[in-house]
Amino acid sequence: MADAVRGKELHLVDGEEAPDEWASYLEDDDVIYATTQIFDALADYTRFRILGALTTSERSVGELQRLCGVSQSAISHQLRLLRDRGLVTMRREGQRSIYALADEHVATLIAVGLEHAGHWPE
Amino acid sequence: MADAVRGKELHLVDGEEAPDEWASYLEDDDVIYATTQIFDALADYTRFRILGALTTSERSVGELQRLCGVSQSAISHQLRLLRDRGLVTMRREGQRSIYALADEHVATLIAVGLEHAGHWPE
DNA sequence: CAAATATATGAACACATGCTCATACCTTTG
DNA sequence: CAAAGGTATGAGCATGTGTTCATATATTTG
Repeated sequence: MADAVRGKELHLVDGEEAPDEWASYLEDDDVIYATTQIFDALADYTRFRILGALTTSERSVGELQRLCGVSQSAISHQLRLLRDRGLVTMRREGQRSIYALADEHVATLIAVGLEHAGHWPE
Repeated sequence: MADAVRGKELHLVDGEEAPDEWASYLEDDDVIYATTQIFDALADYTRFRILGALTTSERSVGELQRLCGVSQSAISHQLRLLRDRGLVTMRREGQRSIYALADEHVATLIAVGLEHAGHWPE
């Protein structure tokens, strides 16, 4: 959906902590699209509850099913999406699949969103 | 800004606020729903570009139309949604409607999202 | 008031989304 | 290997969503 790479050098230096110029990302369609995909993953009630449950610890599909109160199939489908979007990782452990948040970015977004919704005007 | 937001105590920079226990919000269905509604507002390409444009300054519908490259009607419909969700405010100025971000929460979410998408693994 | 400019809104439509159902797959155990 | 527990996936369906089109409303100007 987003255009192919545009010539802009948004990552000035790979190695070091260039100041995070988030404003410059607003000119990069690919970054914008990627951002909406992440927000979209967080925008569904079931998915958000799954991710919320994973902030505490990694969990199996069965655990998530119980915690979120939806069918096994529904959980599995949503986990598939979250995995495809890169928000969670999965590993096998015997018969079970254990899911975990992919990195701290996800927890940060959840925290910021929750906190701001908790204080939201009106 | 994003660094100030990472971790659990998100507003300590401001001074006096009690530590924000975002984890407790995970038990409040209303807060969860409100959060998903905010993320949902940020999850559409057009809406995100509108909000992104508003991080620079307030703008009229016509400006947003040019900046986002979609029809006047589409912009107007999306602005309606953003207004209903409380992410933007509007004021009349002559024939024009001037829209602005409702508060810093919105800019923060955009910044965090963009920054993390920019660094997203893969 | 008529015309022009700027924005808003309802209806309709094409497409996306999230669920269920049925079933297949994978792993351990007997 | 068969059976059972645990998970994944495709199809189908009902509902939601973003856009366009046509038209309505609002505001300034002649």
